[in-house]
Amino acid sequence: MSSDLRSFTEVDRLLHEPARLMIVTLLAVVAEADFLFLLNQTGLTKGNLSAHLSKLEAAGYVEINKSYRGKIPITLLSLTPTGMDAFNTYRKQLRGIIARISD
Amino acid sequence: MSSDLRSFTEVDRLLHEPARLMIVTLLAVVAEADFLFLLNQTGLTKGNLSAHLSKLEAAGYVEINKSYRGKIPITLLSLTPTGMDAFNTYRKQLRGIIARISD
DNA sequence: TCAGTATGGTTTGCAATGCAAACCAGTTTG
DNA sequence: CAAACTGGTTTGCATTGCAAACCATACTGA
Repeated sequence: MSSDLRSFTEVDRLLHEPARLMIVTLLAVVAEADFLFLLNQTGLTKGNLSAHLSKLEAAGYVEINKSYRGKIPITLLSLTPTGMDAFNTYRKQLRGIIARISD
Repeated sequence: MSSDLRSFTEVDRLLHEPARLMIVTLLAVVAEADFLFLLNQTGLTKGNLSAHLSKLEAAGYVEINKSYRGKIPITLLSLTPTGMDAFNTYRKQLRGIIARISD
């Protein structure tokens, strides 16, 4: 157990939140998803999902694209390159944490 | 990537907080530590450390023992069995998350 | 002796968070 | 044309994480 536990606090708090990690993990795989797909996969409430997406958008991690599919509104979400980078960095950080708490 | 991302939200929020994870990780190793040791190792501010310890105590994860070393007050912290269990569970959960975001 | 500083913490103040309920605009159905 | 559904956003609120301020006691030096 190296004493540099302090690195724990460097973890990306935006992605450390489980709800947002779910979202980003999904977007990392599917490239593009609509709001309702995320809603179903994550089990979040709509309000909650909406709020998390806004936060991810504010951070530049996801792109929110509103349009219409026929007459019904549809919101398409995708991970930006910045978001993908952040996700990869977070994975690394988390593996570092695991390594330190697992000895 | 199994779609059971929802398990992400089951993670123990108390330990998911990096500051508290540092504390518990330390206590898991050293068995007993005083306040100032934790202060140095974690790099937290005193107020912060105090607050996190209170929270961990409220959850039954750590025991707080105040006494005197000579004439100066000393606060000894130790992980309870409950806390150790929670720590082990959290490790498992975190490994599960890692596995799901790493494919 | 008593002002100043150090030790070992706790309390306070505050902005930011996560969550669900309420809400809203538009669309389809009976 | 009222009711219910779709696809979300906004609101309200309790909880958090953080640092600064504070507090009690002990030691130090002039």
